[in-house]
Amino acid sequence: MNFKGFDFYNALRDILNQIPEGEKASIRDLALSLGDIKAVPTIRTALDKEEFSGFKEKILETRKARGLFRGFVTDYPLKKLAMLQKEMATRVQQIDLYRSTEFIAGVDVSYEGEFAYAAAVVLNSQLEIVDQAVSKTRVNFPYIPAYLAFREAEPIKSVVRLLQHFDILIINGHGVAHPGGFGLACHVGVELDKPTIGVAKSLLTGKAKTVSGDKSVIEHAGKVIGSVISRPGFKPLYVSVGNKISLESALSIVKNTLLDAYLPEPLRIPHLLATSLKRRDKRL
DNA sequence: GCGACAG
DNA sequence: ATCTTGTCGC
Repeated sequence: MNFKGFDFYNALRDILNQIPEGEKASIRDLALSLGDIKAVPTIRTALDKEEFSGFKEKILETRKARGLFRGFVTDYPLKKLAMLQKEMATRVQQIDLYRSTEFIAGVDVSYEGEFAYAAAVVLNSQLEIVDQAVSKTRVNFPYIPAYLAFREAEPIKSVVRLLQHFDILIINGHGVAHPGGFGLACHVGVELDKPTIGVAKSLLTGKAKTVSGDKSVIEHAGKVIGSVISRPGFKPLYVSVGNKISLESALSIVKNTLLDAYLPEPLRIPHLLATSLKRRDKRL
């Protein structure tokens, strides 16, 4: 399967079209046919969209009903994507492979319907903006926990390639602190072959554990997969390796870009840029 | 077995 | 992420 061009909605439509006339299927079975039960809420939302309104009477919320159609022919695409992540995870390098940390870039993405508005900046060591870019792309994949990269990696790459130069890229989301060890920051980092750091606002995998007075980490299956930044007045931030950097360096770089705001500057600025771009585009 | 679940 | 006014807190 070619995951780069994978269109979730086409896959869902293909499954829905398999339900024979007059028969019904449960959302749970649709999700399982797509390869992951975690897609249930996503499918429920998608079915409310105009383009799927014609399938409404074929769907049942309750999976208890008798005679539900279950004969789906499928290659379980989400399961394949999850396997792909585990394979790709072997290509993540959790060591410092860069010459300089002078130019730190950051990206964020904002959404409006089927469009993704991405913004990126490059900051120098004084946290001054030395470069920036924006992009607007179409998305064909919804948000599903653990599959964020299949929604957001392309918008991110489309804007990052507009930047002139940067040493490290900070991304809004997890790196190796992911069920398959291959979160969005790893995905982008491996595909671009660049040092990347994942910074997330909540946990996906693992739990926070205090290891000393002021230091806490993300631990999973007895291993440290990330670090936690706790500051008074702010919710914690979760840092993990994306690619070509050590956790220690990732943590120190993120800390160096923190001002008196919730997000580090390389993420806060793109967040504002992407949001305002989206709003402006919406008005015009 | 049940629940949780980046943006 | 997004839909959204007033409102709690520094």
